[in-house]
Amino acid sequence: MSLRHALLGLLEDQPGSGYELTKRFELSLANVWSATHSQIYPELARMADAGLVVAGEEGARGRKEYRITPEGSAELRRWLTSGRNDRSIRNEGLLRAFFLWTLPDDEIAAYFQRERELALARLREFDELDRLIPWDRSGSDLMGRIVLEQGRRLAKGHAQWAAWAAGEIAAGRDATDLKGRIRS
Amino acid sequence: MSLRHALLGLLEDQPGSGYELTKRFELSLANVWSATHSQIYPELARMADAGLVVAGEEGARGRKEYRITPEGSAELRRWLTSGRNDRSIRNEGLLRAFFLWTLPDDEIAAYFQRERELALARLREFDELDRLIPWDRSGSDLMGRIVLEQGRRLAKGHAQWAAWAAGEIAAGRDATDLKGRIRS
DNA sequence: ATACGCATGTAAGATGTTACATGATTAA
DNA sequence: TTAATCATGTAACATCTTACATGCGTAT
Repeated sequence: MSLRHALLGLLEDQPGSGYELTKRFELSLANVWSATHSQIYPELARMADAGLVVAGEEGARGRKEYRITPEGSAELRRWLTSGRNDRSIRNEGLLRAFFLWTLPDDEIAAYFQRERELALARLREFDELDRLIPWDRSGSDLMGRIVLEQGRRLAKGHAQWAAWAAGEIAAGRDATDLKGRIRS
Repeated sequence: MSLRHALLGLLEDQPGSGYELTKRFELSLANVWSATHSQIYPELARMADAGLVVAGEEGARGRKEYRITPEGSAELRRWLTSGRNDRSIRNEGLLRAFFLWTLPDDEIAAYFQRERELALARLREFDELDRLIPWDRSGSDLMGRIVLEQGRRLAKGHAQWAAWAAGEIAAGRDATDLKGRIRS
C-alpha cells in the first residue's frame, strides 16, 4: 500500500487537497512514484475513514484540504522503520535484455546503443533538475538531494552498463553464434 | 502486458507447461520479474486464444505443454524492438528515502547503514549465482550473464550510495537541524 | 463570451495477490 | 502408506489505467 504512504509523506510536509497532491506527484515525486487523481481521490477518502487524515471544511470549488493526523504520522513512521522492502521485483528493462538473444546481434548492439543514449539523456535531466530546484537547508530538501543523487548514479551506471554490454556482444560475435545451438 | 512477453520469451527458448514456466520464473527470472501460477495459467489460456502459443496434447496428470507459434515469436520481436520502456515509475526504496526526513537523524543513519548491508548481501548472492550457474556459450547465456552483471552493478552502486548518504546525514547533522523550520 | 486552469469525482477493465481447492505420481 | 512434488485451476480482493463526466473561477 505504498500510495497510502506516499500520501502520508506528502501531507506530513504540509496539508493539501487531492488536486494539489496530484500535482506534487507530478513534480516532486515524478522520478520516484507515479499516481493519478483517479487513484488519489478515493484513497484519501479511505484514509479519512481510517483516521489517518482529516478533511477541513470545503473551500472554493468544493476544495477539500486534508491534514495528517497523529495516527497518520505514526503509520508513516511505522512504514519507514519497518524495514521490509517487499515490492515484488519487476524490471521491464532487464526483462527485455534477458530475451534479447532472440534478435540478430546487430539489433542487440543497436538496442544497447539506444539504452545508453536514453540513460545519458536522463542523467542530463537530473543535472538540470538539480540546477533548477531552489534547495534550502531543510531536512526534506537534504533528502530530496540524496534521492536525486541516486537518480543520477543510476542513470550513469545504466549508461556504462549498456556500453559494456554492447562491447560484450561485439566480442561474442566473433567467438560465438549468438543464436547458436551450441548448448552443452 | 509484460507477463505475456516474459512467457513468450521463456517459450522461445523451449516449450513448457504452466507449472514448469512458474518454476522458470522462480529460478532464472527471480531477480528480474515475478509471477505466480495463478497469473500464469489464465494468461497462457488467453495467449492460446490469441494464437500466440499452442497447447500440445495432455500428458501425465493433465500436463499441457505450450509451444510458441510464429505469431508469438513475431509479437516477442515486436515488443523487443518497439523501443518504448513505458512502465510507470515506482521505486519503493527511493520513496522511503524521500520521506526519511520525518525521522530523527540517528534513525536515518541506521536506515542507510542497513540499506548498505542489504545491498552488499545482494551483491554476494549475485556473485554466488554467477559461480553456480553452468554458463554455456549460447546467446541466451551471454544475455543472462549481461543481466546478472547489471544486478551486480546495481547492488554495488546501491551500497555506495547508502554509505555516501549516511555521510551526508552526519555532515548535515552539525550544520542543520534536519527537522528544522529553517525553510527560506 | 470563452477558454484555461482549478477541482472533484465515477466506471470499466486490466493486472496482481492471496487463499482456497483438487487430485495424480513417485520415492522412502 | 504417507509425504513430497507434480500439476492445474478458481475466487475474492486489492490495485492501477484510461476514459468519461461535471462544474466553478478568473483572466482575456
